[in-house]
Amino acid sequence: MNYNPKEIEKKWQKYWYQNKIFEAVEKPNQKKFYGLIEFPYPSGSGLHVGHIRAFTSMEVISRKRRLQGYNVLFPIGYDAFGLPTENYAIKTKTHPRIVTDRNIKMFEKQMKRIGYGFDWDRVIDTTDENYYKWTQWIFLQMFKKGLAYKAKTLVNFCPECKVVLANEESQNGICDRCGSEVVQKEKDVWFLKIRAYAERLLAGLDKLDYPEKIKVEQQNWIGKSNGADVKFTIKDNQKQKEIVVYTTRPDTIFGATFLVIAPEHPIVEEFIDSLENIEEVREYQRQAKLKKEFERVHMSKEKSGVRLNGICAVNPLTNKEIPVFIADYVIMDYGTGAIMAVPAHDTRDYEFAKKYNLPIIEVIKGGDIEKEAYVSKEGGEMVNSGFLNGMDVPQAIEAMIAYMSQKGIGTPKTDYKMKDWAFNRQRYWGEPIPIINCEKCGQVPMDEKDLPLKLPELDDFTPADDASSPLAKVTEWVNTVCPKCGGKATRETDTMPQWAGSSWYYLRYMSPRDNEHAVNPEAYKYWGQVDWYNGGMEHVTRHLIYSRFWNMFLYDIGAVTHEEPYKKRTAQGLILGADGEKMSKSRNNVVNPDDVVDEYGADVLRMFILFIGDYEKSAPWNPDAIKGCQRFLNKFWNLMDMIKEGDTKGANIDYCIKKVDEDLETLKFNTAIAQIMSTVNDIYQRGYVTKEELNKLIIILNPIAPHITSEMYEIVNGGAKIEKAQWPQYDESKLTFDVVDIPVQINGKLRARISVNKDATEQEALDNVKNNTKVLDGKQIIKVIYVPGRIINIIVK
RNA sequence: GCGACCGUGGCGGAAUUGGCAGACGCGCUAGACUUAGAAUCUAGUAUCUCAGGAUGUGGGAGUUCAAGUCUCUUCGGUCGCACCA
Repeated sequence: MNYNPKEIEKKWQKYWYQNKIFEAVEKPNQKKFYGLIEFPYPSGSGLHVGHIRAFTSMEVISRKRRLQGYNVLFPIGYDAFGLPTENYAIKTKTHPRIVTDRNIKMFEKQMKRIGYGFDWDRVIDTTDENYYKWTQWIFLQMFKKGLAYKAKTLVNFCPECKVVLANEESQNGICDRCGSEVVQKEKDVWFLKIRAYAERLLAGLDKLDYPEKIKVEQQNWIGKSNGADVKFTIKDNQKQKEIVVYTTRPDTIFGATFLVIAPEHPIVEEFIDSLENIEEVREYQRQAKLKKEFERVHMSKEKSGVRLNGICAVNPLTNKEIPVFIADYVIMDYGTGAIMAVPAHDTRDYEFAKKYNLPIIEVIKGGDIEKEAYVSKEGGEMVNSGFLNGMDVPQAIEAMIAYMSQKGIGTPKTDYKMKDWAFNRQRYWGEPIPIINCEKCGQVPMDEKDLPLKLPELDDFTPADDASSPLAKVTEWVNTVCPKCGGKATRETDTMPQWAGSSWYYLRYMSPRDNEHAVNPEAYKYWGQVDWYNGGMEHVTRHLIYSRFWNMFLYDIGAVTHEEPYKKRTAQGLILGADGEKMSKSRNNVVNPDDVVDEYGADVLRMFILFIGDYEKSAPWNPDAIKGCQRFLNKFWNLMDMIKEGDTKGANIDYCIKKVDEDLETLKFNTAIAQIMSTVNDIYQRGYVTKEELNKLIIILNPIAPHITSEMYEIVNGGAKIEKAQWPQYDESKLTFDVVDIPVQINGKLRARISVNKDATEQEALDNVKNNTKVLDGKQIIKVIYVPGRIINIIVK
């Protein structure tokens, strides 16, 4: 008998998909498991080995759960709106619909060749009008609750893609998509009030089974800080105005020796006439505006600023007059755009004070302010601080907040780095925003009955140079009537960002064809939360937070009953090219899974991608190492020629089951596979395998290599199908052998080995050493350390 | 700069309540089979060695009967955050 992957794999794929073996049907009496992978963007270049790694983990868990008796939902779909398709459409003058459909077909074909156990009847596509109808519906609900609003702001605009980018899409001033430099532009922008959910998004993390690393990233992204708004007075010769600064260190106010405000802070204009150095101030403002955000951000950069001559501020606690500066290390976007500078206890203020020769007053004892700022928030002792003197920092913070609240000069405030979510793009290939602008009524939501608001047909998808959407050119689509007053009105011409469709797709899988609900309540009641969600680290802030936000919103309006969408999240590492670099077309190191399947078969590919290394770390693709998996599967296949009833000594199947069972649950696929290999090696040593042993091995290997094991199970068991089999149990009492080899150490050095019963007493072990080795001859025993079953260490003289 | 993680053969990587370092696989060496190659199989594969041992998990120190594992220190790498007041 020879193992022929080509034939076997085709046979079983046909069997699985034609018989809908993986169809998920709600069965109220059976325990459910909902496994989710991040649905792919159907790009023209097809499936990548990175996808294989990302998908195969949940594929293995899903197949294992099926064998463990769970009713499994393991769906697949396509996140198909987005720029690459649109850019391709512009270039080739092909409608994005056609491009998308073609790519989806290719992805489906490729994924089926791997043998994935997806439910192919639940496939969703975010660009399908029956899908985006509900994306629009959710947006409308948010609009009605006041969570979607339009505001004029400076936005990050990519002149190349002609599109407004979210902050996260333009980090370091570079467009995420095309790498060109981003410019600032004033525009009307739709926002979703994600900040209103900041606290819940933060608090919710406690209950979730996410790796600590992911929680930390989300916490950083939300960026909570506790502090206070404090009122300072700014004055010139004639007038005085109030300015609010934000600080997390109200305890240090007595040490505030100057004020720093952002160059674009509006108060500058209010005092512009009193400034003695207008020229200098204007020049600094101009420079600051020129600097890109990513330049302003670098701490290594030397501090710079300009004093506003002619005005000063008054410290509300000391009543002393202190100078005011504009400096670009204070940003308008955060807090109030103004700070009180306490050089003795803040590194940045310290640097600035040193450079401009400003007074540094110590208010907390404990550091050496001659050398550097003392920034610790723990302990310390307040000095030079009036009524705070003698307190430690936490006490002082509390006392100062109480004092300021009472005097009306300050109020406690919690701030977040996270901004509201800029929720529109000037592109064609996205969900149209279902809002109508009426001359009389303003922004009017579309009637839900009229959803979906379909994309109009178009020949030219090029965005206009003025940064407006291509949809703006379709006047017959744009011009409409107001749903409220029936008067003349126009549609929103912007579309939603790509993150929209992926923010709720896991819900749609539960009832993908329901025309009455985004998610069918009955289906939701059964499938509920996603039990396990695997995907990339690059999505743990944006996508994961956005979708948690949407789910919380849907929870608030009663559409779902769990506040959190995903119980457990894991993330795979990257697959690098054979050269250790990130796979990319330009480096010419991309591995196409189709080629691997052609040469080795799907089972070998699946097994190798899991065996390649630590699942959560990146690993280079080694084109030679894959042969090891091919050899192993051949060897495994040939076990069928070795079936014989006999003693099961020599190969510990129970231990193997336990190890594989546990390792699969913790994503240690590499060691699970190593254990199966090791056990098979033991069986080859012994020369035969019992049918019972083989069946167990076949079943535990099945999630990883389903084709070969389905075939083997059928052959070994007279035509029986493996999906009816049960995941094997292991016998706790058989995990270790009764007699074990343990090392004998003399003074901590390995000197011999003895064979003893695994729970022999110390005396028995010692006698064994005396009788069977010479290591104690002529030695005087001082101490014996004996760990039964592990080691014996004898200290001698 | 701050935080987290990591550093083990020629390579990918195993090994945690501290208890045989190098599982498993690749590669390599020798042999078998073959006209030859491929495939397969068998044996070997950390280093040094006076063959008794000695050394060895980035470097240095420490705790311990015992350290890849714990502590301190130092060097190198990956990721995240980064003038957030």
